[in-house]
Amino acid sequence: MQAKNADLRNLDAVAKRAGVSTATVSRVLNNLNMVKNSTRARVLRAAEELKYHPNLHARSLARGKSRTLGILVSNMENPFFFDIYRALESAAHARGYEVVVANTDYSSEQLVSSVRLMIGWRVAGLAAIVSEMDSHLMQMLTDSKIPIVFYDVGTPQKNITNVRVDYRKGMKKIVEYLHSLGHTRMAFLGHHSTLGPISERRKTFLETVARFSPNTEGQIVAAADGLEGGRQAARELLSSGFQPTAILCVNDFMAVGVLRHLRDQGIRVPEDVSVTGFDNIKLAEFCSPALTTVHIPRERIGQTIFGNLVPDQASDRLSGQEILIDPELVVRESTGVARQTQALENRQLSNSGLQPRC
Amino acid sequence: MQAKNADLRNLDAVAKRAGVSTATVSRVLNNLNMVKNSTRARVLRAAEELKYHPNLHARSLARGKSRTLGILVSNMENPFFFDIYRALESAAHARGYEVVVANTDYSSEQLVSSVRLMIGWRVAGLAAIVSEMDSHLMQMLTDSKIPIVFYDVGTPQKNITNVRVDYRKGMKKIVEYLHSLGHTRMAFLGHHSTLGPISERRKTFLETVARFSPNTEGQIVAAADGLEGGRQAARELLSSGFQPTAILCVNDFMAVGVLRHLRDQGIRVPEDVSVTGFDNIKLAEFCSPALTTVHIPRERIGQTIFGNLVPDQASDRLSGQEILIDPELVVRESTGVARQTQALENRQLSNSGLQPRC
DNA sequence: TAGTCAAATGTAACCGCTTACATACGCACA
DNA sequence: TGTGCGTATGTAAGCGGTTACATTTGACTA
Repeated sequence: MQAKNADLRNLDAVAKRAGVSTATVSRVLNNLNMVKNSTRARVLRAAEELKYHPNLHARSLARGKSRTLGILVSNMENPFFFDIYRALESAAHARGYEVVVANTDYSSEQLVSSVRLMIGWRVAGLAAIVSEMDSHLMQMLTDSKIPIVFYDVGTPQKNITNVRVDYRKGMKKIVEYLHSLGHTRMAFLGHHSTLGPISERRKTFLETVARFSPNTEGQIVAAADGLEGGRQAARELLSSGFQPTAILCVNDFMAVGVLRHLRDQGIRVPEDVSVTGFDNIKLAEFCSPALTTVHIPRERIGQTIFGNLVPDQASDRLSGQEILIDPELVVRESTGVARQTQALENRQLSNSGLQPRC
Repeated sequence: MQAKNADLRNLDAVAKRAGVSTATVSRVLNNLNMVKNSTRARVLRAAEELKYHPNLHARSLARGKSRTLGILVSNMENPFFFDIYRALESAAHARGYEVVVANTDYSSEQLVSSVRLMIGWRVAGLAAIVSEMDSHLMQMLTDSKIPIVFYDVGTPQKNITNVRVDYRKGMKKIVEYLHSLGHTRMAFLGHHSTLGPISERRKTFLETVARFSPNTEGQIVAAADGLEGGRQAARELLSSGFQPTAILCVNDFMAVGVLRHLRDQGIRVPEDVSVTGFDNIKLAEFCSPALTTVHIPRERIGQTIFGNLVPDQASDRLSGQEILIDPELVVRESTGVARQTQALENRQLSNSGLQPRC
């Protein structure tokens, strides 16, 4: 009478109604052979009639292992991360795995509690598409013995696979491309961060620009993340005295914010200044002007993560390895031949180091 | 030796190490009183040393109830849905509930299997932020006896709470606003759908336009969803002979696609034609020109869903009710005073029913 | 007709936790 | 010293499945 779930039937109920034992029901439900067809039909009908749904907790508990993968994402709102998540999920579903995802919102506390949750759920594997990760958490993860694949966490760890994008290569391509268009004053807008993916872009920017020195100058502008951050950083940059021929943004969102500010100021892109993004999110194609950016193959990343999370018959599994994925340059409308800095001369005449033209 | 999870400790292990019974350990871990402080400390230390993490499956199974909510979302990539999800999640966390989310990708099959999963996990409640929902599934859900709150599913159901946005009101506001700016030829771009939220906007559009008849004409254009859908629909509309003074889109994404096409064609917004969106996603503020649209309070929606999903001491819980939420008009740059149709005359001279000016 | 063996099904232990109930403990009181 | 009682802890029965192992069934052989 006071059954906790008076409303949900269990194996016993099905077994009784079909006139068999729970073992047989279980066999039917798990598609094991060794069950007579007539029995199978009877059981299936009973389950159907009782609207039976197996209790997945009980199942996991009994099996002692699950086919559920955990995914940690810093920011699901970021279409870039989302695409990886989606690819990973499809790959998982295709192989009969379920997926639970936790959005950590860049919060360290949320991340910790999400990890606790995942461990508590005894997920079969964990994909970490997160940027914040301290050593204490790392310890917790390795202790848990759960297979883990990190996306883009800089420091390679023992026994943990790391899928990374070769951002250096991407950033190098952008700078070289802009250089070939005659750009000589490039600004890099990025959030102030020591995180691998970010600082790698920044460092490579500086290195590559340095290679073209002294004809080419580089400048770093710290910026908050997102559209608003880009807008704000553009404002700062333009009033800083550095007159860029090209503005390189650490990601597409920021670039769109920059475009917005430039438009507000009546500065034309790419005629007056070129702008580039990074990541190639969908928005990059639809903003105006469409953004020149670096495409990062999210689909492949997702699949690669899955492939390295789940043991496979004859897969490319490389445990404890670092796997590098190559990005590629996508040229659209927001970049063009450099026109020195004359477009900005109206705004910045005070700077005498440059000769206005036209 | 052949323990299934030789690597993960269980209550027994902790109990042994602390020299107590599993019951006591459980009491400590669940913060029950009736435990001597010295014992508590001993248990806690043992758990810590063993790096113990409770098995949540076992816990749910034993407790017979969970504090986990399931969220079904048609498309997490849609920032609009995402915002609702996020608000719902915060509300849940704030009250000690966990959340699992399933992205159904508008696929009916995915939805079914996600629902199965949720039922299997015995979630304490289910929030359905989905557009596809057939009667068979509905049956399955009501049979499961799980408390459910739907977002925006048109048909009110017995015993199921329905949180809805009053789209009529929003759409009416837009049309009236445009009418007050002198617009006389309005086109509505929306995907062809009988779904409540969509068809409601479409119908209200027609009704409201009809109120201003015969001075004002309305036109419906079917369109695929998303940016590309908007782009394509704009193309169709412009070559259809109907020369709109204003283009009303069923959502912001579509509107941004429209803006893109108009820009490509050299048609100015709002000088030549006004464009409106719906939803007020973040992008609406940052596209150019910034989009006039209807703001829908996602945060409140998320909170409301939670409030109606979880039994509360003295809450506003209204089971089986329909709760209406009011949207509001946000005027930005993409709308302006109507200038008849002269902007399009270059493209559409063939249509003799109109007198070109200027 | 009994014997053999594979196929079909049943029995019951176990997964790791919670919790009702039983028990042990200590202490005040008569 | 025995009694009673509140507090702290232990015992063991579930929760709803899975699965090793035991048992039954039945077709086929000798």
